[in-house]
Amino acid sequence: MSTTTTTNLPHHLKPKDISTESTSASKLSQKTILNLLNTKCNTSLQCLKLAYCLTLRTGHFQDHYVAGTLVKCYANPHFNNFGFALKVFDYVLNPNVFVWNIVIRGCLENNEPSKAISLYHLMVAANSRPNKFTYPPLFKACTITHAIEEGLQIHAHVVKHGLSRDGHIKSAGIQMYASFGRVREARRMLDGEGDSDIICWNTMVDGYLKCGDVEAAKELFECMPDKNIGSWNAMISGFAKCGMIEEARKLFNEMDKRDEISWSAIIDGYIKGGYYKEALEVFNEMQREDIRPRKFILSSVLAACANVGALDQGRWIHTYVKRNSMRMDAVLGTALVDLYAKCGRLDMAWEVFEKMIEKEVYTWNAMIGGLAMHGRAEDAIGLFSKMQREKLKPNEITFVGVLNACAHSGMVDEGLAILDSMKNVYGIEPEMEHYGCVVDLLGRAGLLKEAEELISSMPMEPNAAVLGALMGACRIHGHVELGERVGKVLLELEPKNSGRYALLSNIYAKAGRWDDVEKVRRLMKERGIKTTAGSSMIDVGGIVHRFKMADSSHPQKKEIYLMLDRIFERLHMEGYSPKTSQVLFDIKEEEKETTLRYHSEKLAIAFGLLSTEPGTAIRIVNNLRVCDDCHSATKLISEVYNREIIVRDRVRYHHFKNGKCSCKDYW
DNA sequence: CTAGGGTTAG
Repeated sequence: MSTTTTTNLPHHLKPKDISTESTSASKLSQKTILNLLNTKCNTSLQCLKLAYCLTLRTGHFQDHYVAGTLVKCYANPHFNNFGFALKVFDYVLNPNVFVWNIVIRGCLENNEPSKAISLYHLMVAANSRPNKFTYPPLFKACTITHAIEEGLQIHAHVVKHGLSRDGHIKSAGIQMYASFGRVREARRMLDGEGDSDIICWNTMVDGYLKCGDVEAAKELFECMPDKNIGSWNAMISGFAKCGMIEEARKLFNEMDKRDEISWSAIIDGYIKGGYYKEALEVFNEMQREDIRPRKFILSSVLAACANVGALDQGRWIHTYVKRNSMRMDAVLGTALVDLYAKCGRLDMAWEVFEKMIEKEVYTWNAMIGGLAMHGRAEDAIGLFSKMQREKLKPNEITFVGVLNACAHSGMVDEGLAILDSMKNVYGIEPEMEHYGCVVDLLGRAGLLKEAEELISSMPMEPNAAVLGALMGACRIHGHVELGERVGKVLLELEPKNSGRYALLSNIYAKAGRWDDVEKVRRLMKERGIKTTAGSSMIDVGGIVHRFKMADSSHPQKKEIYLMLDRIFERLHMEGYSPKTSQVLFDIKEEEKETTLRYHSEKLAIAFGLLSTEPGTAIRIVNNLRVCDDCHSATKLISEVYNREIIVRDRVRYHHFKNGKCSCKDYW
């Protein structure tokens, strides 16, 4: 190793920076400096700077081992100083393979995959011979940047250097090929010379599943000479991603030992597939097995809770977070705000929101969206202004929330002004979704003509959602002709969406055009479209109960139906009359009334009245929009039984209290 | 020579 000489110095140092050799620093050994770099310098940038100076003063910078370690420390993503790491690397004269490897890996860890590839080219040009440490990060870089040509070339280099036996390289290569959709090349690597171990097999299993080749994955999984927990987990998450949740569950059940990844794979699979109730059941099972959930699982479970209205479960998680003093970061906090807002507890949502320190735009969006769902337009707009006072830039989603708020309370002028300001003030081009909100706003307010005009002034062709909003307005205001016109377009645009058929036949039914109702029904049958069954969920004591129309699967069905009859006796005394125009088919009036009586929402309310203490609020989550009849019946129930009833439908909330609803019958 | 969290979740 060379001692300090001025000729060997990094070129940015002037000779006068270098003190004479008499300092004690020069006596520091290589070992001491390395020790310093590998301990304190990993956490303290100040120490690192000091160490850097020391290496320069003592001449140890010329030692590749020291220089490489120095680059590695500066490349620590936690310091956010990768630019300087590259600078330090530049000062290294004739870097050896060790230093090259470190800097290439550093690029990857600092989200600069293309830089990794270009540095590799420099390395090759500099005639530094790569070793087995060089390639895994390069394959990864190609995977991230989807650089197929580069990937193939790098693979060729691996072969040329005789490194294709290495397991680390193999698994990175397999992963790369699979990400390109080239499972055959991936498999060739797996079966090639050298040791393929469990991790390589697991990577291949994962690759097959990511490419949708379930059969190949199954076969490999079956015939692998050895398996570890990762093999099972790869199959489970892969099945879940392919939408094969039952298969995933089957494997999950067969496992004898499960880790956190197994649990979160299956829970997430359920959530992604929309099986929120099942996700929560598995989460509870996980608790019983004493697995300590960490933040990621908790955030996704909170999303499931929010979707089914499992307030108690969500609250439990909130307590768990506090009790374990987990950091309330933006993701977790936003999930809680969303949970409370979606469960009808704006007060709690607000409390969490206020206390949060790390708010991000999407946190504000969740709160604004929550207020919008509850029809609290003024508050939503107020928060929108506050957000700007705090110098936060609203994004597209923010405007969806604000415009929705306007739509839900009929604030036409405000909504139009906001749409206008998007482009003129915030420089955000309104997208289809924003126009959809405003079409909805105008349509609900009965301004059908204006809504149509807005659609034709849009810079893009209206999609099904926009037309759906217009058609919804036609239903509310009884515009049969326009509704029919839009409906026909919509049925061709989205022939598989049962909701569109329901809406059209609803428009006809309202106008008494039963022949046309029948036609729509026949069309659905011909096309094999099934109506989405309405269902209502209610959370009682932490357990979510789900009811369908005229459901008879609940263990307490007898009591529930008895209760329902009693409820209607009392409602009739209060002057209730069923809104039979809600029923789509031309059947006798009495039959219509029975159909209405067993709507899932009413079953859930009856169950709620039966199984909760008098005076407590009842919370219901509907998968569809509330119907007119359920709306007026629920208003009356809230008065007669003196209960607050909070119903969430597909797009908004209804707070029923003392015979009134928070939506002021505008929905 | 020194260095790899090489697979599976979010």
